[in-house]
Amino acid sequence: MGRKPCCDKIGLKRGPWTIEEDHRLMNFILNNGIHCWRIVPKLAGLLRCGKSCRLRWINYLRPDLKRGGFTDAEEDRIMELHSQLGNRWSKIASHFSGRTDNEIKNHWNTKIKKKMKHLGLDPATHKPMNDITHQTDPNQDKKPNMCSTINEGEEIKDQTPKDDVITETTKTLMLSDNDEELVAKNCKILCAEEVDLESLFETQCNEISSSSFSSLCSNISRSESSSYLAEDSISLEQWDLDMTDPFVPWDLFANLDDNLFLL
DNA sequence: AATCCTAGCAACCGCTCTGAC
DNA sequence: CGTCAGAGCGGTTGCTAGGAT
Repeated sequence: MGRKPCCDKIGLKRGPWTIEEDHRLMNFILNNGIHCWRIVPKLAGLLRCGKSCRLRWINYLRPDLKRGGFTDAEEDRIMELHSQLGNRWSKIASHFSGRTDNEIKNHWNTKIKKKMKHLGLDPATHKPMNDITHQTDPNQDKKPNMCSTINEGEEIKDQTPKDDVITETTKTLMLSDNDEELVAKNCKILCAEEVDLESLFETQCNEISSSSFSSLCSNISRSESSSYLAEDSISLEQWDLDMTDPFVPWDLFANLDDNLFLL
């Protein structure tokens, strides 16, 4: 018989998330928490599979995420951890607050690998490129610390300047201590221009009222909003989450008619 | 100005592993 | 022990911005 698929792909949406979808998912999770990803999209009114919702939340919507470029120190730490842990990105990510495994993996593949090659190191083994005797399976878990593989005093030529390391794009919005604790310290906001999100969603999300959350979003970063660039016609500044929505205990969901989940 | 190319990144796929039941 | 669901992973795709031509 086999396992049921995590989602019925028929009728489910794929591709980039819209502002409204993000809004719905974030609003639902902040109000109700996470219990079972499979029914989250149904209860939140999303035409997405649970796995997609989980990924979106973990990689993009979590209030504690730290956005922006990696600092030199972070890159060095990633290299150090990778030399010890290999491609176990979640383990590596656990050493960073506000960084996701996907984010680190992408950064590794696009930036750090090149950086290491410039430094004359094999990204897979963390050993000097010309040391072919050490070129082993990149997926091997146990890798010696790169520091031990470089001869003491050895000078690595062709060190590229680190001007390609983006630091100024880190535009994490730091909220004041007076702001709503539930939403976030260190909350990332996605947009730049002012907009009345309440009116944006009022036809579809009448249950969502203006909220204290929106007051948190006065200063906005645009740099991380690439997902929404196609929707520039809808300039957005506020995530209008309703933190006053009554908490819905998950126990209640268990008692709901199964037909609800077939919506 | 238009087109092409490339880098970066969000998102997805398919799979394994793990723990709960 | 089998099933299920979530977590995690490696690999890949597709879109976009920006630089090169």
